[in-house]
Amino acid sequence: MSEFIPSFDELKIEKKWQDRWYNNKYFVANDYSEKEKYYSLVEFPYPSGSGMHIGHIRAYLSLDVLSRKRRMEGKNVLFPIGFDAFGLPTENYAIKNQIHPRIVTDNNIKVFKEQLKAAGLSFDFSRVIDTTDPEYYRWTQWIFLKMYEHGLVYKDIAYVNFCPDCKVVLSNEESQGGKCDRCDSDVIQLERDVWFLKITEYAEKLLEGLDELESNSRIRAEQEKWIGKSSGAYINFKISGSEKLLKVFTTRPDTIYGATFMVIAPEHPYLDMFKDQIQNFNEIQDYQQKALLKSEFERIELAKDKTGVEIKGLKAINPLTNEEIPIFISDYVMITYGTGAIMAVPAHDTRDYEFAKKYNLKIIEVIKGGDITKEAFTDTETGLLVNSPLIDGLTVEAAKQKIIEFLEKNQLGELAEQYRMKDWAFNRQRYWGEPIPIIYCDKCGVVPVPYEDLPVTLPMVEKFIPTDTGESPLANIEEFVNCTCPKCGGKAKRETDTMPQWAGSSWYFLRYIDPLNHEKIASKEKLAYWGQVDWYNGGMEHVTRHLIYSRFWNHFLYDIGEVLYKEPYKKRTAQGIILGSDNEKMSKSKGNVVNPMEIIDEFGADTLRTYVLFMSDYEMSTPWSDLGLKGARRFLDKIWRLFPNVKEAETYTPDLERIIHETIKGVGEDIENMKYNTAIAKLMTLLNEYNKKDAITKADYEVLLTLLNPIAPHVTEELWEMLGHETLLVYETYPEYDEAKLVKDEVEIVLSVNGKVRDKIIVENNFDQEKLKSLALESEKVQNHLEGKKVIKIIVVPNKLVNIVAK
RNA sequence: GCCGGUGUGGUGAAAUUGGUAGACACGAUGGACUCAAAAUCCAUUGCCCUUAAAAGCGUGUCGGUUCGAGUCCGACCACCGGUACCA
Repeated sequence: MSEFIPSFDELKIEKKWQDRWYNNKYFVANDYSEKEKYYSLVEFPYPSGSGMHIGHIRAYLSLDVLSRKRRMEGKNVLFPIGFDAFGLPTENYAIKNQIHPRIVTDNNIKVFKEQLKAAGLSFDFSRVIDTTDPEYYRWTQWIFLKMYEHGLVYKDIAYVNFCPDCKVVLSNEESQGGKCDRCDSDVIQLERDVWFLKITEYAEKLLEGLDELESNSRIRAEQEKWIGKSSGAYINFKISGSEKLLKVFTTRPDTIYGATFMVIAPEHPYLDMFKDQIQNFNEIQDYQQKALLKSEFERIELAKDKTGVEIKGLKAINPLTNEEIPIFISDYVMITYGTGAIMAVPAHDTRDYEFAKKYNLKIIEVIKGGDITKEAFTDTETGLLVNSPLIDGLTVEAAKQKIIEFLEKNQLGELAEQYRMKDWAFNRQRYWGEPIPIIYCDKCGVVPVPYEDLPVTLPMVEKFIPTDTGESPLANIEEFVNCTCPKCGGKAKRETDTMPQWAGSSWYFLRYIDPLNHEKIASKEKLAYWGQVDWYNGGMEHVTRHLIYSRFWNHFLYDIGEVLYKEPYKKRTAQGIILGSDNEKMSKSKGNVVNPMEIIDEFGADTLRTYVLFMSDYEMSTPWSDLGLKGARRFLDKIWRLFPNVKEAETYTPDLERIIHETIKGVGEDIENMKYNTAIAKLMTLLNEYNKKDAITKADYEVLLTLLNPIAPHVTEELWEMLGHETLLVYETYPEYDEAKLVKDEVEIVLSVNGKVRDKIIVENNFDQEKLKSLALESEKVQNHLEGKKVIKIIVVPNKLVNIVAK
């Protein structure tokens, strides 16, 4: 980076104002203030050892600017911060370096707090929470027990995603694509004892609640997809020579006349149930074995090549055609979705089509419109039903309804809904997490820890190394494991698994409202005062996991009367990623990582803030540029150097006044719409206007400083003081614009011929339209382009343009 | 495959309801200041032709609607993100 001569001493200035803000608690929110409340929330960081990342800066800046603007607008702003400090990296670091995770975490939090302050972020540091603090996780455990009490927690033996490297059970969301979220190794399926939270019970509420959450289409679409609702029907197929019914779920009951075979998942219980009837049971078992060995990843990778085995000796009966049809097992049907069995309609489903082609099965067209000799016809909009006596000639939509009616009347099936979302696997075999507050007693069985015994604290011990058995390290700690049963007083053992990382972050936004409460999550009075989070900003990567989990917990707490709103957040936004200057994602291995603290040391926090906000649209990903950063500094330098030009002399001009009011309006609107880049551009334009003059008034300069203050708070505060103010800019009144001052006396009118600009003229505002037409025709440049042509019509857009249509 | 987004100068990017494409910034070039450099200030800067003026061409591609399209419609291409035998 090339050297430059600073026009102001950023380190001195920034330190001075940070000390003043934080020591005098300028950003502390007041409970029950007379002022109107505003709650802005950013996702709290995981305090990693490497400190703050440039991404944190971008994520927090948006609502820092907004919160600072809100304070100037007279709002009582709650803009809190905390630390989501449980998690594997800390545990791994602690194991590697033989330091207790408590010490590691405390150190990291200390560093983070200093860095957040060095960036001038206006957080309320009096409400800092730490998810690893027993006073915090007591309530995480409390919510877990409440869920247990309300039947939303259950233990089951289940196939779970297991990471063999981390030795940890993962949720579906943590193992997307068959890879471990953390270490990227292939996830395998293991049978394990698992604690589940019944999030599926809230599927519909979480889906409906999306209507109340203001967000962009992407944020909404990802949540909808993740919940994954689909409507259709359960249909019961008879099994030949048996009383048993084979139940399937389908979204296309209209295609039932085309169901020419059935497919069940390799794990389907009927295989065992009917093993005496199945003639090729050995072959089936072989297939089951192979399917089990395949990782989820392989199952997807090999998706193109469908495999399966016909179950000989077992036939199903199509309830509408009464024909006997074969049953196959295949791993393209999942035991975890629907009923683990499908009716296959090869003519109208691509997967069934592939399977039918491979095994030479009957394909019956029941919807006209495609060419089923070539491919499955899956369109539901255009085709009409054929070969389906009951519903011939109907549209797909009408046929669905009629078939479901028929099925229900004849007790062959029913309307049904399915969700892709599964219950939340909630235990991890780790030390550094919230202990699950459950006790196992030989006499009484599973006993929840009584509420008054919370928190169940993590023992401070030397050894916190994973066991070879894949059990939690807590299992080795006898003084933790052994306890007395709260029911019978006999000997008992504690659950040694801990909660997943997502637990603590599922309700933290509530704790900020009342962080020191010993009786409750938060008092009703304070919850009532602060209400919902008005604006929540965070990473796109948390839109499917954290956002849904936290909405789920909040819905639950609402249902049991602990909180006052169903939906925790009114509005959710997400920032774009800052890429390395090579346009690649920042990573240590690529050597393109930008360290925000180095930037602050060299250029100052104001420069970093201004650049990060100016670099591009806030929601887009953008490459970092050192040169762009210098440009931001140059802008602040120019503002600093403008100071000597501030004179008491009158320099008022109506034109400048209009530009000032335009800027006030534009900057304000831009900030509300997260268009920080154009807000700063408008401030630059205003600065350039000021620079054209030999002198500017104090009042005009103050407008610029006030508008810029939320973005570059330190240097503007310093200049404000230099102007002779004794109070801080932080709580100065935000400027307002005067609508009347926006009106121009004169406007530029574009004259075009056939849509092409040929000339420009200046006329007074609201100039007569007819006169404008004749003025346009008089223009020499316009006439040049009208030569040999006939004017057909003239279009006038008031105060904007005249377009002459000529042939 | 499906869902969402993006595609505009040398670069990052702007552009209300369709109404002057390229605001603002970076870089570059020329000049001023300086012994010189940095910093600063001034000027130019979409492409093409040109001494200049004036034309012409320009928002991923092809078509359409319109007096007028970066913006609306249709078909496609490329890239990014998400998701994936979900029946």
